[in-house]
Order: sequence, then structure tokens, then C-alpha cells
Amino acid sequence: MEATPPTGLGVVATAHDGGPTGPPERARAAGSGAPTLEDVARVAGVSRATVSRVVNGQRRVAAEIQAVVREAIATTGYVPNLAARSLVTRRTGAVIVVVSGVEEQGSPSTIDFADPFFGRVVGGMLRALRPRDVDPILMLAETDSDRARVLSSLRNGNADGALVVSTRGDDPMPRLLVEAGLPAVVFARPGRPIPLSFVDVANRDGARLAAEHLVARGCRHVAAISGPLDVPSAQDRLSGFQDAMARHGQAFVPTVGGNFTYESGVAAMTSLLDGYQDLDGVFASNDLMALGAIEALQAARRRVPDDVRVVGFDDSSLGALSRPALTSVRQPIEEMAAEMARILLDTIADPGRRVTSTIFEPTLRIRDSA
Amino acid sequence: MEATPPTGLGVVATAHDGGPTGPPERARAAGSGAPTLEDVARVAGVSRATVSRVVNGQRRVAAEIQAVVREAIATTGYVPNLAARSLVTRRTGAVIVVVSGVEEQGSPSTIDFADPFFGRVVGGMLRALRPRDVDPILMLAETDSDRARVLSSLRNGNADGALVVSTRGDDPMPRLLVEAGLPAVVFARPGRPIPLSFVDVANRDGARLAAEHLVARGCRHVAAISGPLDVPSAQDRLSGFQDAMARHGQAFVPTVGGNFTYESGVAAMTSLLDGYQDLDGVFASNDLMALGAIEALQAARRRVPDDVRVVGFDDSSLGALSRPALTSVRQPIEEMAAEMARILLDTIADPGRRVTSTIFEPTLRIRDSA
DNA sequence: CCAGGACGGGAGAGCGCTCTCGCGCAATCT
DNA sequence: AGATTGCGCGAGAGCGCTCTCCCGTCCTGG
Repeated sequence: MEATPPTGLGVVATAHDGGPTGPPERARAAGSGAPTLEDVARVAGVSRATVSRVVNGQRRVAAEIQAVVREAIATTGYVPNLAARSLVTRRTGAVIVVVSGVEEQGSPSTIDFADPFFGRVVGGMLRALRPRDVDPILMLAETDSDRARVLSSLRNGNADGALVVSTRGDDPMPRLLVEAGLPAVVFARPGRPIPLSFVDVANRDGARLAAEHLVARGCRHVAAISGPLDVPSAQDRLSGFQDAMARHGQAFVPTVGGNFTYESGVAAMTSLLDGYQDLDGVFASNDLMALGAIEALQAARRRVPDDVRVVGFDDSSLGALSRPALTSVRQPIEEMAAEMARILLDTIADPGRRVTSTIFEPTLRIRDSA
Repeated sequence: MEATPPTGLGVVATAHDGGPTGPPERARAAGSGAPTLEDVARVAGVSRATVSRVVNGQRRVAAEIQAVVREAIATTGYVPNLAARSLVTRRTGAVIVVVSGVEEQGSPSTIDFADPFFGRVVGGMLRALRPRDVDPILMLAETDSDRARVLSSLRNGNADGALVVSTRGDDPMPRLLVEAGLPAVVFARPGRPIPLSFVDVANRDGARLAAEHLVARGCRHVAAISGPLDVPSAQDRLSGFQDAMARHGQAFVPTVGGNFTYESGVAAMTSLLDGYQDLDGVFASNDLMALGAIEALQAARRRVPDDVRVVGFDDSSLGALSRPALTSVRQPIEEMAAEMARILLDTIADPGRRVTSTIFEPTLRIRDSA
């Protein structure tokens, strides 16, 4: 591996040792301060083009000239100006991470930044982006104007592509991106089928895992708390769970819908207890609702897991810390996010690339609640 | 819904209705697709400079010409190319959000993206940045080379400034930024005093709130679980708590140090119980440790809050969801983050601006644990 | 009635970079 | 030996934008 660009605070200037051929000019011109290609070229005694070639490692450059140029780069503390580069290459080395939600009347936003999910996704992307020297620009997309802003940023090369994390099934962002022909990858299968790459977890398999675990633990009367059914993943989790239970003899699974919040979990469980006193197992489509369900169960004097077993979905850090610790279906969020980044980068490099999807297998994280 | 730009790889063009004065040229030149200032100028029948003035609202432009230009902009679907603009203005309209940690031998990173703190900070910044059309670029800074990368990005105008969130007291990032003379604002007072703007919460006041609450609830034998004392905030929280207790007659507060993790909270509490059986109140320097303390207390058959009252610090979402729900000192993270963004933007706009610090008052969020 | 502003607009010079083109030189082929 | 190829380098043209000049026009005051 050849020496990476030296960087070094950049402040400069390892003493300029009156280079071999270098004229007695200063390494830095008067300008704004940062050394340019021109400066490096002068110090190295070559042309701008050659320095550019060395920096980008494009065409072959004689070894000795390379050495001289590299030294000149080190001497001047040169770092490429990305605006200038991107102006001509039409590549920015940046992608937009769109956190997309749909504005609601009730709450100010569907986007909950305190949700650890958010950080885990971004963290996963970062780990995959950084090695390829790509930086993520964060943008919110709640309103139409937000979405327009994302689109124009992309359209005039402010960024090379988008990684979209939606909080709702009916989010228009993915469709807009496809229509604009922009490189993008979304987290979770979009509500309507569109030609767009995505990564997802095998939601049905995760639900099956939960079902089989409850059955194995001896549960005979289980219920489900589902998410909003317009969200594909909620849909899959529910039907996957129902199917698996049917396969184990329980034809009918009492189900109440929630909206992925803690409160909705409490409410759903309460209403479930109203109609079905003999429940001994519950599957909630996410951890927050599972936690709410546990709260409602305890309020109703049902012990967890002794009387009723509860399984969640997400394996969030909340579930690990609550008591009883929550048994939950784990989706490898970080890896999924990293894969999104990889797919996007590949798509940007080769726009003709087919739309792909990668489905990750969930695992069951068994703790105390079931 | 109006017809969105017809797709096609951005190829084009709301039907050009043979504009008023427009020559029969196409609105878009052959080029790469995106319309440029030149295109707009041609359609509007004015010069590039005039269009630029309208776009940037700089000098006065005759009202009617403005109208013509605006229409031309709409017709062509023009959006400024930020790379080109930034090349000449040396402003990018982007800031770097540096999530900074220090590499450790043990764990792969001190940065925990699953921590809701992270998302809340970013969310707060976003809300303040967006109205001023500035986008955050996310960067990790764990290694020296990461830090060098942040610095060079800044130095060559890849971004205008940095918002730094450190996870450790001895983080070198703030110092490096100051030395390089780059605009930056950090979250929480830096370990060593340096001329750098920051926002923080009045940690001592928060600790006092906790102390007074415990005293008011009748606690007579309280202990503290502190964070690493090289972190200024941990230091302040502890001494603030000790001082406040002293003012209320308890001269000595048994203290055990933790490292802000759940496990360290469990360990600290366990060791505290070993030495002091009659404890009736505990203050932990963050919620995670408070939660750990509660776990240890319950394991030792102490009821919370009946036997021992526990107060945490952070008012994290975890604390709200745990049982008993955690009483905690709340710092307005989102507002603090927003303030960071504002200070940074002001500093960028006026580099001569004094270094400032804004300290936020914490409040006590009383729930069930105390 | 004419000089002096004030103001609105155009021309053009770059910002720092990449990339195509062409030239010179050495190595290879006929 | 001459002709041909190929390779490495330099020259120079922009990428799309802003901004400083400068010039023409209109308004105002002496």
C-alpha cells in the first residue's frame, strides 16, 4: 500500500528544504491559504496535470516523478479541494441519508430521534461508507418541500445518491427517487413495489421464530399485537406469526393493532385481556409495544413470563434493560445499514446495475420474558 | 398532485411553451442534463450576473426583470450547483457533525450509536440547521487519521465548521480544531480550558436538584455513583451533589465511581451496599448507572423507592420506560444541540465573534424511583 | 440646462480541478 | 536504417458560479 496522503493538521509545512529543482518561491501562494494543485506543481517542477494524475493514481506516471510530486504534496500540505473536483467530475463523494417520515396532524413528526434504531442505522452506514471515503449528509424529509430539497440536492450533484430510512409505509420519497432516476437504496421493502434496491429482514421468518418459541415454551393461547398494516413489515410479521401458529394447531390468533408506540402496546394488551382471559403468550411486532404489553399485563396482575410470555421484535437496547428482560427477534440493523451503503456505492459506480434486494435472516434473542 | 418532473434520468423538461420572448432554443442545452445559470439567462434574455443576483437576492434588481428571471428559473427547473458556488464563495453550506471518541483497547469504540443521546443531539441540530439551509455531514472521529480527515475536510472548505460531540473528557478533537483556527462548537465543557465555544448544562445545579429532592423525600443516608472523574460533567455532578448534601447536614457522601454503563452501575451499587447497609437514597450520574443500581438494589431485596430512592441524570427514554420509572435530572439535549448549531452558524458568519458558552438549566423529572 | 450621482445591468475574469489532445522521445517492427 | 508504435508529460479548455468592474440611463440639484 502506498503512502496515503500525509495530512497532518495540514498546518503545514514540514520545513521546506529548498527542494532539488524548486525555485525559491514560497510553497504557498498569497491566496486564501490552502495550497492548490498549481502550488504543488510549481514546487515539484511539473505540470498540474501530472500532479493530478499522481493524486488520483490514474494514468501511469514515472516512479521518480511520482516521488518528487508526493514530496511536494507533503511539503505544501496539499489537500484536494472537493468543490473544484466535483465541479468537473460530477461526483461528490457524499451521499444523502434521508430520514423520511410523513407529517402528521397530531404529532409534530413521525421521526423519533431518541429511538436507538436511528443511531444504529446511521452507525452501520458510517462504518461501510468511511472506508470508501464517502461522507453521509443527513437530511430530514417530512414535508413535500423537504423532499423536493433532497431531490434537487441530488439532481445537481450535491450528493451522489440517497440512503432512505422511512418511518412509514406510505412514504412518497422512494417513488420520487425512482421517478427522478436517482441512485438510492431504501431500508425495508417499500409499500408499493417499485424498481428500487432495498435491504430488509425476513420478517415472516422472524415472526415464525417467535411463534415456535412460544409454542415450545408451552403456550397454547397466544395473541398478537401488530403494527400499522400499511407498513409492509408489520404486515409480514403478523401474517408470518399467524401462519406459524396455524401450523402448530392454533388456527385463530386474536390480534389487535398498535402503532409501534409504548402506549399503543399498553392499550392493545389491555383490550386483548378484556376479550381473552386465558392468554398465555403474546407476540408484539416491536419492542416498544411488547414493553407496553408487559406493563399492561403486570397492571392486570399477570406475571411475565410465568403467566404470560411475551416476545418482541427488534432486540432494541430498551428491551435488554427492562425487567423482565425482553425476549425479542433480532434484526441485524447495523449490517443491514452497511449493506445498504455498499449497494448504493456500487450503483453509483455502475448506474446500469440491476436493482437488488438483500434479505437478512433474523435470530431470536432469548431473555427473560419468554 | 402536479406532475412531478417527468423522470427520465433528469433528462428533462416540463414542456417548454415557447416562452414569451424566448428564442427557439431548448431550455436545456445538450450537456449533462441539469440547467445552468447560462441556460436561465438565455431563456430570460438577461445576463448570468443578473440571474445570479436574483437567485441570491443580493443587489437590487428591477421588479419586472426579477419576474422574468423567476419564471425562467421555474421553466428550466434550475437549481444552483453548490460545488460551483462553493468554489468561488468558499462557503459550502455544510457543517460537520463530529461524533468523537477515543479508541480503546477493550471495546472497538467508545461510541454507542444505540444510545438515544446520539439521535437526540443530531435531531436537535437538524432542526436548527435546516431553516438556515445548512446540512450536516456526519463524521466519526475515533482514530488520529479520522481526526486528520475532519481537519482537512474543514481546511479545504468541504464544510464550514464543526459541531463536536465527544464521548470522552480527554478527546483531542476540540484542541486540534482550536489550533487549526477552525470554527467549531462542542457539546459540554472541554476537559482542559481552551478558547472554544460550547454549550453545557449546569451540572452542579442538576446534582443539587437531585440532592434536595432526596432530602425532601426524607432520605438521611445517601450515596453517589459517579462517572469517570476525568470527564468534567461527571466531576461537577459529583461535587455538586456532595456540596448540596453537606448543606443539608450530610457531611460525607459514600461514593463509588462507575463508567456510565449499566454494568458499572450494578457493580457500584453492590459495593455500596456492602459498606453501607442503611442507605436510603442514591444519586447516579447518569440513567444507565441508575438503572444498574436499581437492578442491584432489587437483587439485594431492597425495594425502590420504598427502601431506597434512586435519582438518575439525563432523563433518557430508557428511564421513562423502566419499572419503577426513573426520577432523573433532565437536560434539554435537543435545545442544547440547536443552540450549538446557532452559535456555530453565527461564528461562521462572523469569524471575529467571541468564543461563547451557553449553560442550560436542568430540571428534575420526578417519576417513581424517588 | 448641464453636471453629478445613484442605480440597474452586462462583460469577463477567475475559483481549483480534471481530462482530452497532442507532442516528443524511446522502444519496437519491417 | 527508416517507419511505426506507445508511453509519459504538458498545454489548455472548460465545469458553473460569483463578483468586481464598468457603462448606460435616469433622476436630481445647482
